[in-house]
Amino acid sequence: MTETATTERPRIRDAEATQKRILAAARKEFAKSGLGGARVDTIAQRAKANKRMIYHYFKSKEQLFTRVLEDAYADIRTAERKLHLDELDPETAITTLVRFTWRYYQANPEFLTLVNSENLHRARHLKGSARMHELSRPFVGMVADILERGVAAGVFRPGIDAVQLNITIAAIGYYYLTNRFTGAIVYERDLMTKEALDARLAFNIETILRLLRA
Amino acid sequence: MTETATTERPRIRDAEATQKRILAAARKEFAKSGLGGARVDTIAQRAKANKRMIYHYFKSKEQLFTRVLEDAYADIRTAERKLHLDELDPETAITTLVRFTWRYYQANPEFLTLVNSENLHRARHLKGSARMHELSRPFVGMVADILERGVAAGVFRPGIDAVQLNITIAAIGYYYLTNRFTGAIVYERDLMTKEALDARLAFNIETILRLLRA
DNA sequence: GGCAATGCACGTACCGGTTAGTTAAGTCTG
DNA sequence: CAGACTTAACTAACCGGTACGTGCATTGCC
Repeated sequence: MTETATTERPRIRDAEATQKRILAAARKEFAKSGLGGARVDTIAQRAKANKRMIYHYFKSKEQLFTRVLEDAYADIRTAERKLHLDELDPETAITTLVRFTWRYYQANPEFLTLVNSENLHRARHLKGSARMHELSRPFVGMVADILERGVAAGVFRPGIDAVQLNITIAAIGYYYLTNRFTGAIVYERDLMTKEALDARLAFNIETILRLLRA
Repeated sequence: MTETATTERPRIRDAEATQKRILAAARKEFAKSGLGGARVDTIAQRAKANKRMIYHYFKSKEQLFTRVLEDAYADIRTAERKLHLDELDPETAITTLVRFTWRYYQANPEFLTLVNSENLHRARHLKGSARMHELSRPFVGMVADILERGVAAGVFRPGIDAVQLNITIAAIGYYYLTNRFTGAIVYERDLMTKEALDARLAFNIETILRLLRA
């Protein structure tokens, strides 16, 4: 990203700033209504931009959606890198990852609905995105490393697939949060109180550690 | 349901049959495109019914969606009841439930996308549905029973919340399947081969048993 | 001055929902 | 039990609103 000098006078015409506003508004709108339900006019309004700008910079609603998705994945992967899991002992690293994933999903609920939307469309917007592979590979490799280190240290049992583990860590947080509305009905319980959220995190950490421990 | 006598000549005008065709077509269309992306005209066409019939029987697109959702939950709960988990020993019962859930989601992928769609809309269609509570309560109670029996028999550790367990069993299957498209990109692996699916089921059973065992 | 950034206003297609009317199937009556 | 009557199932055509996308004019910035 370019630096945001504090002394910079606000330009009336600022391509970059406009694009950012459009992307932020689009993320909100797509997250709220899905691809089919999202309205380009609403995005333009919320971005304080003219609809013409959206088509100028992003060509189509679908290409805008693609860009929003890629950015969303880039954001979470960037945040994960900042955890420096490779510097932690295996058990702490995994616990940190479970806790981080949980908190990230809570702080960024749009990520969850965006991913859901993209999967409804069979990931056709991200299919073939080189950027996605660049983002994912280091992350998956990192978790595989933690596992290996854990096995070598004798704290984790051998033979666990890093991909299965990754999916499971995501699943137990993701499902609870995206399906919290139907969940509240099925289980007749408020799943979003502080106590409920804390209990779920503890449960998830327990689930993963029991899965891994030798 | 009324009996379907084999000798019955197909009536030209058959309210019940038409409603069923509409519901089946609607489930498909809503599952494929979400509430916002679904087209009432498409549903009418696929149901071989006039669009007017949809409004006659279901009042609105949203009420049709509500009905489709309720029916989907009724279907899975009915299938679960047929497992007679109360007649199995605790460990077998849980394993059976994990396996059933996994297979049901695979055989009925529309259920997953419908639930996702409803959660995108914060469950406003199912909120206050008495039918949903009637369906859910026995199911949740059943799993709680299995847990209790397992603790009494000394095979499960005490203190596990039945709701957390239920959510986790659903999560580890559900997430893998709904997010299989972005998953294939992130993990650069086909998640839907027979081998991959078998491996996931085994992993999920292991995850749950390790979570429960004393 | 030249070009990128922006705004206006419109086209065209579509979409949820409705109006007005038709026809099949039961049902009442003599 | 035949034929008039009633009701419910069904259809075609349409409407008002809205959605994505664009042509073209304008304006700020280097």
